[in-house]
Amino acid sequence: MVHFLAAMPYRTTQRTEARRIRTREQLLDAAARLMARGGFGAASIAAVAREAGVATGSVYRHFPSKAELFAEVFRRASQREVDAVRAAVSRGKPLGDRPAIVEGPTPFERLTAGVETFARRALRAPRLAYALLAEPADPAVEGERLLFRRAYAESFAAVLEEGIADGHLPAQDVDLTAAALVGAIGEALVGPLARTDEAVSPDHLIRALVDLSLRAAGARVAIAQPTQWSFS
Amino acid sequence: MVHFLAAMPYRTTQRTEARRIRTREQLLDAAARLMARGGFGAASIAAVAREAGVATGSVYRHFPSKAELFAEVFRRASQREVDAVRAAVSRGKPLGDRPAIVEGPTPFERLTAGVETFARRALRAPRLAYALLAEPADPAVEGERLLFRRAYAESFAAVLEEGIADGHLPAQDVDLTAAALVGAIGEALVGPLARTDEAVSPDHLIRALVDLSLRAAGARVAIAQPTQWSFS
DNA sequence: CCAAGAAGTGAACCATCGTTCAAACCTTGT
DNA sequence: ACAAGGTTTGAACGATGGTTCACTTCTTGG
Repeated sequence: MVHFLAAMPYRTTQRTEARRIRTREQLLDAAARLMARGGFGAASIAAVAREAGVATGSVYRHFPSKAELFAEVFRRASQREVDAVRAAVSRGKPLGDRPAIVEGPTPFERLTAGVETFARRALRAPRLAYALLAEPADPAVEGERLLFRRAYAESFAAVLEEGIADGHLPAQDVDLTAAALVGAIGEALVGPLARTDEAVSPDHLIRALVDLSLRAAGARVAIAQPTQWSFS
Repeated sequence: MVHFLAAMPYRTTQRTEARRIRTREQLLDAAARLMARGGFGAASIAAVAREAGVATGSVYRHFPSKAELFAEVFRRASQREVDAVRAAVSRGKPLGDRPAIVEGPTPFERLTAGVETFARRALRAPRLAYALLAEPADPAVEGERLLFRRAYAESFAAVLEEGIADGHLPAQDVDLTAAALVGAIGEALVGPLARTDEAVSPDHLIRALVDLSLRAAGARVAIAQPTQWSFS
């Protein structure tokens, strides 16, 4: 009835859809690779297209704009980081020979694990960490960055609240402390004041950051294994 | 002997030099005004020239490039902030009824005054604080920013060292703590996680930041006036 | 093989801005 | 008044880089 001229010769099929997705993934991979290597500065549309082996115009078959493309790249990369920190925070880092399985990790252990994971991963991939935490970018990307930093802060805030509730930590503005921790760690690792070039061992940095974070949270006891502080 | 054709009719005089300097100052002022209002984004050469009441080309009679112009703008603006914090740190904020004049301020008082001054000034001029601390800018400006943040960090580091020497603070990596404090305060005030829009009073923020900083430094006693913490 | 529609191509387009420049205008000492 | 500079002007230039588009190539069902 409807088919006056019986002709409907093309329809997107599974095979074409698969190919479409594959190209899209290649673009995202190429962009992520460029970002992890040289940051957003080195990641022009032309460069992404070249890296992915397509023409510049083709990028726009898969993403409406550069901003959207990199927002998704950012989202994926940051998700991995957030997941790692979240997992570490809920797992905790056993600090003594206490059977952690029985009672679950203490707030100290959880905060320690979170900070340590945050820092260790950032130090392992500094250029990526800089891109995620600090490098100037498009507003759309900045929006993703806000979510990213917020996710970190929320992980920390949850631990802080627990610690306050059970008396391990003093009352405080947990959101502020959480934000401050993210800022402090970010600054120390990838900010303008980061000491990366010098002969500062990653282990020392991480240890010092964990200690600092525990102090900032108000932990009264230094739990890190053999960090003998001379308190006052 | 030297004057074949006696003619040397123009020489820059004091009057012209004064006018020159005046225009230069007007340009710096105009640029600073734009920066404090809308950040670097709103501060194109054309806008600066318009604000100063000259033609765009004239800017280049006084500054070799936009980068140099804004590097100087940044330097001047940041110098005021650094001076204020330095003064506060060396003065200290009297925290009890102890006669501070006699023995000089304690490390706690000095750190408190520094953090409080940093924070109060930033909250008073948020757009400027953002431009100075965080807004993406030209590499030349970033260079100035590094010095700016370093100056803050050095003020903090000096206090920390003193506190460690006289036993008020635990041994620690003072440069790291100092950098972390700058990062933490910056993040809390103007970073992505800053809570400016909400109904968070500046006084609360500042108080919480001071408390946090003292804790991060390892101060065991909360000295801020009536902040009754329930320690564990 | 064919028509219809999607995907790919890359050169051209365009918008933004910092920067330059030739012409007009000022300032100065004779 | 005049010549020798300096200063001002604002339109034009140039570089960068995201985005578009006319055209070609591919895929699909008949």
